[in-house]
Amino acid sequence: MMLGAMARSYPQLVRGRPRDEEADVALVDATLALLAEQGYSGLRMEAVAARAGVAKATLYRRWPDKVSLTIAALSRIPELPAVDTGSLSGDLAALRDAVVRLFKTTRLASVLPALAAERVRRTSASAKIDAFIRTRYQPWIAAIERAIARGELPRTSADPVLIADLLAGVMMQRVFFTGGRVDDKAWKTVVDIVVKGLRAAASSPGG
Amino acid sequence: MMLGAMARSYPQLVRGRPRDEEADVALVDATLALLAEQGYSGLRMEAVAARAGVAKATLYRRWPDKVSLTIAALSRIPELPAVDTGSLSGDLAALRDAVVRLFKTTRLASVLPALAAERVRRTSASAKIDAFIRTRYQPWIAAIERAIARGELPRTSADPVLIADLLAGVMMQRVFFTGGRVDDKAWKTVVDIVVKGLRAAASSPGG
Amino acid sequence: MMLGAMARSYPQLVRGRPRDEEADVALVDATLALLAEQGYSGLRMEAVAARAGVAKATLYRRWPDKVSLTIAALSRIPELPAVDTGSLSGDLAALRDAVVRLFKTTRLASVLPALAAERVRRTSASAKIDAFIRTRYQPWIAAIERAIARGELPRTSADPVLIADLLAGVMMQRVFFTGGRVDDKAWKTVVDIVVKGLRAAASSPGG
Amino acid sequence: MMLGAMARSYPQLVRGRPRDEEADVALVDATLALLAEQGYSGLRMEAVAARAGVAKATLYRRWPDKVSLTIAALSRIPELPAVDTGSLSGDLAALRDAVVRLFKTTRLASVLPALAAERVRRTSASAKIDAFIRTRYQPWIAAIERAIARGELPRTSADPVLIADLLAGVMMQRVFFTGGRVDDKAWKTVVDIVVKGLRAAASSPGG
DNA sequence: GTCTAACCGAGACGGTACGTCCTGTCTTAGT
DNA sequence: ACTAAGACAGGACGTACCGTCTCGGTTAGAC
Repeated sequence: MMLGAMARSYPQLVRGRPRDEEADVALVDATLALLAEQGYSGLRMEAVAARAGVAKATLYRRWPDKVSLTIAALSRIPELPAVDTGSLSGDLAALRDAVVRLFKTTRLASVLPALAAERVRRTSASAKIDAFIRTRYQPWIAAIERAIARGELPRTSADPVLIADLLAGVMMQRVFFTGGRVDDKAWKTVVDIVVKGLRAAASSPGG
Repeated sequence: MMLGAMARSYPQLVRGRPRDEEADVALVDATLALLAEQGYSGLRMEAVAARAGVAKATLYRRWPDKVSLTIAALSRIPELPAVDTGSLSGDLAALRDAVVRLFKTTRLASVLPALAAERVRRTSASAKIDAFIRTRYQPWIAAIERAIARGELPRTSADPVLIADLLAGVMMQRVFFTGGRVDDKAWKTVVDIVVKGLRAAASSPGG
Repeated sequence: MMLGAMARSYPQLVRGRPRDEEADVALVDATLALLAEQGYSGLRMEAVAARAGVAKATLYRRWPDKVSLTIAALSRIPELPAVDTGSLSGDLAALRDAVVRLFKTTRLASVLPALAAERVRRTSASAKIDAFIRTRYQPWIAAIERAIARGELPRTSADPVLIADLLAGVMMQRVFFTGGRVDDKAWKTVVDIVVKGLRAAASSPGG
Repeated sequence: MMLGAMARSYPQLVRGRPRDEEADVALVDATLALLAEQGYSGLRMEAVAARAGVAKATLYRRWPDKVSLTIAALSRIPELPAVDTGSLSGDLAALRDAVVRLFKTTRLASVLPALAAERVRRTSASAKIDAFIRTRYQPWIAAIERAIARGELPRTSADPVLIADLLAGVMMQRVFFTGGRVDDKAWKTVVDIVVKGLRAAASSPGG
């Protein structure tokens, strides 16, 4: 059969015993579980390997440090809903709900600021953190861009990323720093302010 | 001599050798220096004591853990300018400048998210972190309240804390997570959106 | 009392918490026990620390490597009998008995060749091994010197160390390499050959 | 061609790909080189395979442990000269020279005591070590037996093995333990003492 | 000409020990 | 009751080898 012949014509490029893919899964699962239990600063490489039933070397062969491992584990969490609900307020409500639910049902809320701290330190892992955050942040930006395309937000408006930062920022500020709640009422207020502000700014630019 | 007599008239309440107050200063200075150099996760209690030229026990006698020590060190950084520049945009520009300058000239930007991570973990230190952040965040809230008092922002407007979170949040989001710059132009845009949004929301409440 | 005053006038020269002398004893005892059980190549630093009920750092603080630790442990074994039995044959019988008994009742026989192997490698530990062997070998040389002093061996005889090497050598050769027994009869024969050989060589030098 | 025909007439008894005989040579050579460089305790199976350009499994398929491998490597060293020089002193001088030269030009001197240590531990490898030493020790015993046959040593003399142990023993003692030199003068003295001692003991038995 | 069996290099695997580092506590002598 | 100094138990770090295994691929005799 064609596929068989094709597969045979692309032989294994790396030699030697292939890596055990079950180990990957077990390690990532163990990491995620331990992150949820102990938070990032309580994550121990030895504990990860032990819980995964894997030798330490097998762990280090895959991820050289805690940051890489953590990002691999977080990547298993399903992305934020990228679905188009048809309206900006609907999209933003969905995004808020997803974030709030994740942080309410797990202790993963401590992981993101921990990674942010590492990112700021400008270590070798900074780039990986950057890339991860960029990927996961995409749904927020996409929601804004859809709103502009729909005409919900003025076309002459500010940078979509800045608008996303304004909306996501208030949530992060409350969740991570001040501890304020981001309930439905507060979120509606925020969205209202930002949408009306953008429209007003578009019709009378400048201060 | 007067001072001697005064000292003698207020005798030490606790017996034994009094604590060396120079040690406090040396420890806090060492902590701040090491935080700036290595970030929070690179801060070592041993290194702090060594750089301060102080025994480890002396350090632990004053601060029981890394969080307390870090907060004590951060408390040496002058507060954000609480001065009233006379206008909201002036106040906010001053606040932004102070934060951006601090994070540009030192590597202290990694400390706040690190503390946030500890805070979320709900350790015994959470309360201290909460209190510290609340104190340091006050100037932002005060600026909003002054603007409302001045009439720059509508009196029927949203919770001043929420407005402050919106403004500070976009900055934190960019500095800590997405890495976007918070330059003068972006800041002006943000302030413009928020102010106009608040006014519009006040005149036509609801969505 | 004089001694008390004297002690007080020589204050502790090293500062800080003094080393726990019980740990020294526990470590050396554990080492000796493990050497007897597992031999030199089976000796594990972790096992020593664990059996002594001591942290690994405490072990490494005292002895930087396995060789040093082993020598410290062997030094706890009482020296060979240095007593003067009054005759060369008596002295040599006593020395033989002591060595044979030690190697029959323990498995320490593997330790000396292991150290010899390290000695030959000319590592940093070679000097320590040299010094240990020299000390422990002294009774053999002393026995020869006493015999010369007594007139049992000719005064014009060969180097006492060479004679000792001849006698001890045949024992080591059998115990460590060829596996031959060094029983009373063989030992008497050896001593007889060496003594008579020395006397004959003294009376008619050269080949 | 003859050889081909001969090979064909003795077909392989086992099926499958035959072992690569070059690998044997490369492994043994690599082992010997590494033993000379690092000594027995510094010998690493991985290093042997790597230097031989061979997979680890190929090494383990041939020799199950370090002792077997080491013995195989040592077996490549030419045996001690078994030639009959016509006199005992000549034979012994030749034997001494061969041993001293080997240990001066290589660091193989550490290997024999290391094997001795393993032998004493009575592991599964003890028998192999015993056999190797016995084979290699044969020339010493043969030299003594030739001397007895020649009449150089008394026919009623002690066990030839014991005499050989006496002579070889003093050398091993010095080389491995006390570090004394075995130069020409010392060796002549030793041989003189032993020969004269044997003759004297034969003419007047007992102490 | 397959088929089967044992080999081959490469390198991942579970496991164990290494020697170092740091934490938070404790024990000295001395202030 | 404090101080500096530094030892202590405990525990995690990241690395190095061990001996085994699992791949794809090779090389022979047997069928």
